Amino acid sequence: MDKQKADTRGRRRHLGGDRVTLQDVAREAGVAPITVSRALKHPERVSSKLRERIDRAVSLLGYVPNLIAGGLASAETRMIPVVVPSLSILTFIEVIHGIQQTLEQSGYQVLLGSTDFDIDREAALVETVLGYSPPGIIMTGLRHHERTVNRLKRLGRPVVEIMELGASAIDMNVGVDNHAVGACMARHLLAQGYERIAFLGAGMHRDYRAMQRFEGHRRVLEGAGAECDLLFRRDEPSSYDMGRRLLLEALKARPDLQALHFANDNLAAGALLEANRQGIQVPKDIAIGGYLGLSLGEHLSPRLTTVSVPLFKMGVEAAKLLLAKLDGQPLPTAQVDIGYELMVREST
Amino acid sequence: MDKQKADTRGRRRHLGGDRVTLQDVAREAGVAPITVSRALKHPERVSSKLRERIDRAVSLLGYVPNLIAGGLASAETRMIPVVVPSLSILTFIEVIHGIQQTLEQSGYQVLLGSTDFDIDREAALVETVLGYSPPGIIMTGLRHHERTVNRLKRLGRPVVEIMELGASAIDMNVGVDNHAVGACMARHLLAQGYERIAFLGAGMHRDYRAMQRFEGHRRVLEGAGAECDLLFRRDEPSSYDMGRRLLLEALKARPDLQALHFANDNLAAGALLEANRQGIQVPKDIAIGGYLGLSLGEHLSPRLTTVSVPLFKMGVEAAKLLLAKLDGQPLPTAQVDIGYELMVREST
DNA sequence: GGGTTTTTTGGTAGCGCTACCATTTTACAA
DNA sequence: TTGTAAAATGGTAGCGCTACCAAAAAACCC
Repeated sequence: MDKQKADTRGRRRHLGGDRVTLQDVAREAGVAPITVSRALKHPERVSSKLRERIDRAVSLLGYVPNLIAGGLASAETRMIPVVVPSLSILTFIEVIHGIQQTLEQSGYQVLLGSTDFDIDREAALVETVLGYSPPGIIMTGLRHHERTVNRLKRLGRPVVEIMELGASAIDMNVGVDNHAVGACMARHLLAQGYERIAFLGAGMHRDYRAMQRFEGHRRVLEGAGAECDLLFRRDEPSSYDMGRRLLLEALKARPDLQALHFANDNLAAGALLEANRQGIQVPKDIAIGGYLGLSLGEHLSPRLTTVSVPLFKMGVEAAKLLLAKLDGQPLPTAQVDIGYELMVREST
Repeated sequence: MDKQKADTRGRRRHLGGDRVTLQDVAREAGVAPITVSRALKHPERVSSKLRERIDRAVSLLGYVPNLIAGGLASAETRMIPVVVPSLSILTFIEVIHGIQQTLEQSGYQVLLGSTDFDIDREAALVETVLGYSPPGIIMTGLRHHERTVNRLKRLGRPVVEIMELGASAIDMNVGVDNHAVGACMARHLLAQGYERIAFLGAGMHRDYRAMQRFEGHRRVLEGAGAECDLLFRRDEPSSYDMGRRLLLEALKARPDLQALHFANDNLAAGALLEANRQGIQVPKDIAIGGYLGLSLGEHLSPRLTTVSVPLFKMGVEAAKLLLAKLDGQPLPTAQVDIGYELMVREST
């Protein structure tokens, strides 16, 4: 009776009930557990004879490492938290895709977290995911709760901040100069001869990066002596429908507008489609410019002029930077400007 | 010297160097470590006096639980792996969004994995993520490697398979009847009076669910005595551009076609936009139907007829089912048909 | 050959937490 | 009061793995 108890205690209550452990493999191969551990993590440090014997035992028993146990012992797992504001915005999805693909190739997993643009939720989320002892972390943006910044600075592990560029990065930084992007489109619109230009956005008090683009836009217009209109919805997120409504509102409020600079391609596409529907000629009646470089833009009529940002690549670069640092490689730079490209098409 | 060694051993090499542990909190609060653990995980099992004292110690020291250690001890973490074929397909993104939002509300994290539609990679991925002792797992589809199926069946933890519906589910199942969806659109097209109808898809040998929709489509057409064309690209993924090319090819190969049933809205939208561009009248010259219910469809001219599937809701339901089972709640059903809705708009 | 270095293997001792059971304290009925 | 049940707290013993050092074996040198 007592024996039975002792048997069921510990083991058996655990995953799968009869999970094979490193211990079992060691017994099967006739070596010490630590040698099995080494054979799996640093095969080059084990003689080929033993390595073979161990490999055979592993596949014979169907051993699968318990990464949690390994993570506790080594104080490091192979999960990289990726903290983004939202999963409903295509922008972040693209970046996550790039990150995920790159990390998975190197045997890391993405632990996904979203903050809904809330700095307090971000703080809580970071605390939580750091509880998993990740070897590094990828964050969105440069503005965080002070507590979060301190926590990450003291972490002593690679931190990559993506999407925007700035001097205040915690560790590494991959992004785009939003200010320059906004200025770029504004300059283009001016160069095309448009004078009465409005900037249209949505949810901009949450996504301050759109506001940065507006700032870039504003400076250019003011520098050129043009007046600068801003029309945006505070709380509602960007969508095709929002673009549609913003177009209609803008035209109603200021029928003399010549060009609309949208905060992103979703809005711009929605506006363009509505213009098609209403028989509004683009760019003759009104020009439309966007930001992102969504593939949809190329398929609209007229094709959408936009400032394209390589979001996927941004994710890849962020992940690569992280991996390089984990590898102990000397980093050429801790900051990568992923760049942007003005795609002049037909809508302006 | 020896003392110093003993000090730096163990501790200090770990995360943050001077991480506060449950031990420290216990000392500060003057209770046993186990009591602190209880106060945090099951507050109701601790007297309010101690609970308060412990809470104070926690925030005084800034204690953050090491979830890896907890996970090892309890053989269960709070990460739910979500395994999808691809992150570049909007369909899965929507579902992931629903899952993530629901799980995060209950304090679970999403561990993201993608298989690129490869059953072997899926198998390897599942092994890996199970190494993190997750309390459950969400998988895409019902077709897996035999090894994977066995592994998940023996897991003894909730498994939810999403996207499609079937009798062979490992545990729980939330999805849509692809066969019925395909049949639904086919019936609609026939009812509208179209007789020469083609089904157009891309990457269908990978995403066999599109093939299931085609099967549903085919049965209906054959039942009605209509002939059934299928045009698809094996390897390339769906995109607006692919839709465009499929439209052009179809019209070239069979100029007498009256209606095109696309495997998804991305293709359908690409085709519709190209039709706009070419001056092809939809639905007069050719009718176009899609599948998914992307919001873009509503903004096209003509508005896209589609079979809409509540993808976000599918994610939410899958997560809820999982959470309910983890909660030990008796489940009304292990299978949820999330349903679909034919949105008859202008393109047919 | 002995001595040195280098490589390979193993023993020990945790990582920080929670399951399990035992013990103590409190609540409550008789 | 006394006894019993219920609630609250603590001690012990791991979870399965890896870091650290020590020991053993192999390779190398003169």
